[in-house]
Amino acid sequence: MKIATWNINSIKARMHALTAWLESAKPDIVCLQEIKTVNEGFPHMEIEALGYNVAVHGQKSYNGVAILSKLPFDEVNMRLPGDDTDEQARYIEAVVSTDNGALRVASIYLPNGNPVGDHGDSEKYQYKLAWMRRLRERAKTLLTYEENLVLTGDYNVIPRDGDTHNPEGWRGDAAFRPETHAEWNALKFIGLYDLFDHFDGRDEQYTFWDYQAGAWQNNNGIRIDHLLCSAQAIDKARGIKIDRDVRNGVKPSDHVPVIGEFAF
DNA sequence: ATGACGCCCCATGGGCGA
Repeated sequence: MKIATWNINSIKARMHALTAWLESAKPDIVCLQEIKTVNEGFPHMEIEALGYNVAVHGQKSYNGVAILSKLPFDEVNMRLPGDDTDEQARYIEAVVSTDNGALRVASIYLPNGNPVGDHGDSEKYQYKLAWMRRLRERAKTLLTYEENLVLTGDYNVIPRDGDTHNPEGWRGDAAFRPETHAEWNALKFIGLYDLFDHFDGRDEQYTFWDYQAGAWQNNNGIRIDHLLCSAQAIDKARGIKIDRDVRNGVKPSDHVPVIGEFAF
């Protein structure tokens, strides 16, 4: 089974690229981020016509996440627990049944967090850190279920120097600050396995290139789209692929798909 | 130091992204 994550930067602007990619890559489950539409604006019919069930947590103009699945959903949960005042659509979770038991997948659009403010005390950066703590609490709960669990999406976290073309240029950024790395490590320490580290781990394997200043042509990228797995899921994992060529397409997203292969 | 690019919207420029 192929489980993919892709920040598509608007579902409406990216339908041509999405449908072409679904037909060529043939993923079984796709976690989308930044769909940038309310649920009513999501192209349900076109996606369902390609053989996918659709679960959407939309929002007007910004954010928005969705899960596409060839298998029917047994359960869908939206919103990350821990802050009832949080209106941003950044989390959706779904359960499907496989021959190897329940599989739970979450599509995550972790807050960017910039600008961080003079001492990392901006509202946006504190929201990011709080959101990461909430994600860790949710993940702790989910791990007690002992299921095949894949938490994937745009984490807006650059794990290491080798995950950016220009480490010094990113040092103070919300994706690269020590507090962010501490939360990232804390999330993994509860018992989640990074699929990229498990099978690849090389430097310069980017998943995002800015639209500006020839970032793609200069390979000035960062790796911020990740798949984190429970022990049960990593045991059945078979590989990971960053679908880099998608960035060469017509009107591409600034992110490319990342695909995990599993023996579910 | 800034802007560059692309997306959104009760638009025609400002907010946001990373």
